[in-house]
Amino acid sequence: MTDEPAPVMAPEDFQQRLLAWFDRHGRHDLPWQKPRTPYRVWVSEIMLQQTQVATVLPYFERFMGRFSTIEALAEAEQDEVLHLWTGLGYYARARNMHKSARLVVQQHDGELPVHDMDAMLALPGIGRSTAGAIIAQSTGRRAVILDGNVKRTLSRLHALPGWPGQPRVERKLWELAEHYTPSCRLTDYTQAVMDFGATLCRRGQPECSRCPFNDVCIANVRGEQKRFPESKPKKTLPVRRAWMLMLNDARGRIWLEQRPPAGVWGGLWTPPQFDDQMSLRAWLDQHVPGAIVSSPEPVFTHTFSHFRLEIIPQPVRCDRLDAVREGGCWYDPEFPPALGVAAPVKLLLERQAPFALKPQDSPGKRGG
DNA sequence: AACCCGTGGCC
DNA sequence: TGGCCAAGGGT
Repeated sequence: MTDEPAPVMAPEDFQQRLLAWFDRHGRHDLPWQKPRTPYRVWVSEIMLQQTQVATVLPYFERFMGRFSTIEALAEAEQDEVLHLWTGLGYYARARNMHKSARLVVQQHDGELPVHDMDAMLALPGIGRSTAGAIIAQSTGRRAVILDGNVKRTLSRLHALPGWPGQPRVERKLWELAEHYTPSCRLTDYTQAVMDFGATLCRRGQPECSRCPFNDVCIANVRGEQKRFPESKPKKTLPVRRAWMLMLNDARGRIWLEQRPPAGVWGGLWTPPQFDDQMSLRAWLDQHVPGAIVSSPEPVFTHTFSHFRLEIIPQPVRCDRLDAVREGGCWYDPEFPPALGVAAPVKLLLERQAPFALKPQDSPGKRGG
């Protein structure tokens, strides 16, 4: 039953070809490489999880400008950390990184335990691949990574069957990654495999004609580069509905409440959200008696990776500030509080309120 | 083991 | 345009 896909070349050969390519075509001036400290590498690796480099760049600069040390991050409020993460997505990364910063200050004297793999894995938000990336890049010691780039590269190199999300396939990919990882120049090697996958062996339109492995790559020799890695089995997206109460006061502010610490947009601030119109009415009867609910506006659809959300905004005028319950805040567009606000919600605020949000509040958007 | 968790780029 | 996916990890 062991049809083990044998490595197609020796580690030394792989390393030599890859690093020769990297020296000429790799990225050598990414911001987290300038001072390549463990903290800066850590922040970049967390932001780069499931997120492309171009998206991360402005967020990284702003984040480091505010939290230049791990102590500064540890001392901050979670709300401010989430605020700087607004628009980047996967907000558990920010919550976990904030938690980890406090753990490192308390238990490791403020130094990331980059010489202790188990201690790294014990930090929330750092798994096997991210730990390997941080250790290899910041110390140069041997550590193995297996990110999407490496998975794609190794899948093609060996024409590895199966979707990489399958544990059995992923185990083999880890074995292969272990095989090819060299013992020296780990900083360059780790950056090189990621650059290689991101810029040459990319998902669509890989540049096989310029690839240093095109003579040994099984997928290329077969002319089947696009078949690997095999795609994830598709499934239909569930649809959820959310009635969002856009509570406006006389000054054009909107009432926001903090969401539970886990789940969608965990810890972020949104207008009061309800699953149906009845619970919305019930809430209004209790907190804003006499409020007039308008007929449902056209839904505002947002597609997540795993479900589709149909947002139904409900603008309601509310002039009595004390009518609203505790635990929320008025969101003032002129002086927005440093809170985390999800991207679609921000869009909603722009549309519903008689104002425009300030462009510098959204590092992902250019030009404004 | 299968889900859950965001957003933007790409074709 | 809509489906697919990206420097994954937690549960």
